[in-house]
Amino acid sequence: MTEDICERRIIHEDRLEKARTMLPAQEEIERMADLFKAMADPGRVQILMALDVQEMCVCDLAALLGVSESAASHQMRILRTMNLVKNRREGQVLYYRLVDDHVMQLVRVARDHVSEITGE
Amino acid sequence: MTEDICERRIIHEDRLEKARTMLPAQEEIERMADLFKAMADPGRVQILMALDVQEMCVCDLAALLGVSESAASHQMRILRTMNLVKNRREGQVLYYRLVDDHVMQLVRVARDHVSEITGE
DNA sequence: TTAATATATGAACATATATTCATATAAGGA
DNA sequence: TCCTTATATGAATATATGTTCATATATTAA
Repeated sequence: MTEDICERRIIHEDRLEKARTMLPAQEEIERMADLFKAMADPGRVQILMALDVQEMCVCDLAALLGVSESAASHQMRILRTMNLVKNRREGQVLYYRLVDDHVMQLVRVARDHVSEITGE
Repeated sequence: MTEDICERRIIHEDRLEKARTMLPAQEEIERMADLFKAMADPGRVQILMALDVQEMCVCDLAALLGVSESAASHQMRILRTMNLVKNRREGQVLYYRLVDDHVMQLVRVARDHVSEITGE
């Protein structure tokens, strides 16, 4: 029995090494994927773009998306957990806003990309 | 019977209007979400970062991720369909590369965000 | 304290997604 | 032409995700 478990041919060993040394830790990669995952839903993209303009409560966001407040709240939990938004309480109402400008930078680049691809 | 189907209270009518007029068309929103969806997987983030450095074939990418070539090919189809990568044939080998700089802009911002969040 | 409002959350279900396996296509060599 | 290599793709399955419904928590008013 051989030690060589994976018998896959590797065409470009050098490129593999280069990629391996240059890539960040698996944990960092996963967090980046999680960030994109948090933005990988039309409803959440809408929410983020709306929150760039003004703070809004769960109730407003539910109306904006045309979904139940429970559904909106679940969406906000994802965005909160992934550190895209934070909130501020004023009485019974929670006002959500974006945590920082990174979120809108991502939205802007995505929008540019989409326009460019579909435009030509 | 009333015309008012949705009896949800709306706390901030003005904010809703503002958000509605300012948001892009639903189709554009969906394409943006699709773009983020394409990047919402650790394997695909790795692939994109590797392709920023050099072109690579499916075989290399499969080895890099430690998955089957079939799985890697499926991933590449997603990235191709979403217009994140393109390829060039050289004999039997297909070399993949990024379509433009938007992809790396997204990766960079995501990485900055993640570092900032986890760092503090 | 009791009731009402705003939001959060857990469980369940329906849909979406990723991987595997088998097979198909495309190019090059014998 | 037949065989091999590199990649693509369809079907099936397992896991993940989003919504709904019921319920819980937090704040305010009565």
